[in-house]
Amino acid sequence: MPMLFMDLCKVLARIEKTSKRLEMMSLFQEIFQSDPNELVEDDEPIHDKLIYLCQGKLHPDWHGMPELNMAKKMVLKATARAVGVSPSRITEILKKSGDLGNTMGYLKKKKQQSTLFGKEEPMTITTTWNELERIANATGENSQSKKMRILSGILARCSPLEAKYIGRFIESKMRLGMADLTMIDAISRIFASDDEQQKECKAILERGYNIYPDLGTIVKKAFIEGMKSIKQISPVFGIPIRPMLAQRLEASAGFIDKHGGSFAAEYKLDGERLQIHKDGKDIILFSRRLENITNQFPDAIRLIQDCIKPVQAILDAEIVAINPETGKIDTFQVLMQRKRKHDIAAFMQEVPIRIYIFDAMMLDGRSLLEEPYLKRREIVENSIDDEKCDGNIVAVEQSIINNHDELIAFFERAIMEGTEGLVTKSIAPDSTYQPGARGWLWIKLKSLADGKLPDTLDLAIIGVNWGEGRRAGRFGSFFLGAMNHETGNLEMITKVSSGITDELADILYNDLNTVEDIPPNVISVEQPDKWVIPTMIVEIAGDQVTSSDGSTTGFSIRFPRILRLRKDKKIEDISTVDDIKQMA
DNA sequence: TGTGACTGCCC
DNA sequence: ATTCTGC
DNA sequence: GCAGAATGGGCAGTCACA
Repeated sequence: MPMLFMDLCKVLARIEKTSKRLEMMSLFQEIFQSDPNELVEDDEPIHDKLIYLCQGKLHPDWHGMPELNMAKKMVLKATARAVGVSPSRITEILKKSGDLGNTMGYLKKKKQQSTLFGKEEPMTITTTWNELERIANATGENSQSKKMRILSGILARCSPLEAKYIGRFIESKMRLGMADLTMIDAISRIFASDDEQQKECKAILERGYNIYPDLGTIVKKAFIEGMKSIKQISPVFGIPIRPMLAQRLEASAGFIDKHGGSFAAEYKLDGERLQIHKDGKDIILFSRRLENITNQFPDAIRLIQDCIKPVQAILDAEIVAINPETGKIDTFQVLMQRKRKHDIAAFMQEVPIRIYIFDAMMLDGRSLLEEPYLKRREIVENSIDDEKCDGNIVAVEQSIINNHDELIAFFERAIMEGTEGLVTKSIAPDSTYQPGARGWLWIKLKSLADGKLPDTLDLAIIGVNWGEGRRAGRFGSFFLGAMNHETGNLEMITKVSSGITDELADILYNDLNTVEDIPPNVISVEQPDKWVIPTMIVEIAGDQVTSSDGSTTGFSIRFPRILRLRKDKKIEDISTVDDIKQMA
């Protein structure tokens, strides 16, 4: 008897209830410690599907399978149809509950009470997964109604609890308080009988996942073929490695301490992370989130074929846009125009690219993950054929830093050359490549103050959106406006969410004067859930002023965050559109 | 045939 | 991307 | 400090519909 989707949902509901990690893990283990017959359906083990359903995804990103292409708005419409409630009414409920899944469960329950039909055939793990895959596979003309029909069908036959997690899955927001790493931790406990063994199993699973980033397959393999099979996984051509990440440090003072003395520093370029896989003439490119982006960059493929010396390699790099007029590095916004499927040839001319390589994870079949940083850096430098590449593939600018002054000098040089700042890297012998880890071996330095804008901005709150999940029932984000002195209007510049603490949310919940209609003198293209009579002012940091079609001012802020409330400021004192224009 | 709503993925 | 929070 | 969750600007692609 295969496991029912309802059985999984019951466990998920219990996991969601607790915030204690040990309890979550022990509940999660129950799923995989069921009667062995339950973990097989149609002669196929279902461990992988169980994991995917818990992760809110059908496949790992790098498989290139179609996405659901269905999210909040379409789920809302489909739900409206299935339960016979108007979309506007559902929107209203949703604003209050802050959770699409909960809303669907609630509506389903109400609907059930008013109907007398018996239950249909219950959904199993596999049938549920198959139905969701049908949604993903619907493409082309009429596909939106087809997706909604399939979802309506699921909702017609499922229970309120199942409806809840179907909704969560489609939104890709499982909200279990438990994700990949905690799942690995939990699974490792099944394979271990004591603490030491558990640590070892966890390390093996994590390593396996980091170099074969498909948790469903890893867990299935562990159960079917044993932990030994996970140990044998190694970095290979065509399978992306989870990229190593850097921590962030605000000031420049902590770097010597964190690195324990001298360290390396590299320019941090404002482009797109690029993981290069080369095997002879075969090249595959992966993005930071492990999407296969090979087709976007035929020019990069050619460069790599011509200029990378090793036959087989996996390299870590940043790809940036080059301004064809000036030959200088162009902005991230320009590079993003290369994120396309059509007119690729034309945009290769319009937005040429350059590749900055900064690490090597595999060389001629041999894993370099355990090699120290300096050794890997040397391999990077030796891998590039400088004569052939004409400066289009380069090792990223690097320097060894011995003291604070050198760090500042190198940072300022980096900024002068139009980069985002520096990534500093430990040069200790144990400075290995740690896939997936955001540890302190790598630290990024983006500015010496908070935010990279020369100044912070003081902007007025002109609107609010309700929050979801953890922020349900409170504000999730604020619409912020700047003063246009020529017209006397407050023009919307950006929304902001980062920096809202529970405390700030509470204060503003009481102090903001929300209204239904847009106040006079407020100008905004986008519509918030509620307008606000502008009296409250917040101080904002950001990294850049961007050129924006979404704002009447033509400007917005990249990475906006709230620093503090400015109760001392008056509307007349806030930043002006001209102030912002001058920072662009 | 053009446009707006929606979605996914870069940062 | 940034930031906050519970463990 | 880790892991997870909630949110930002802005790009292209797709589909529905006028």
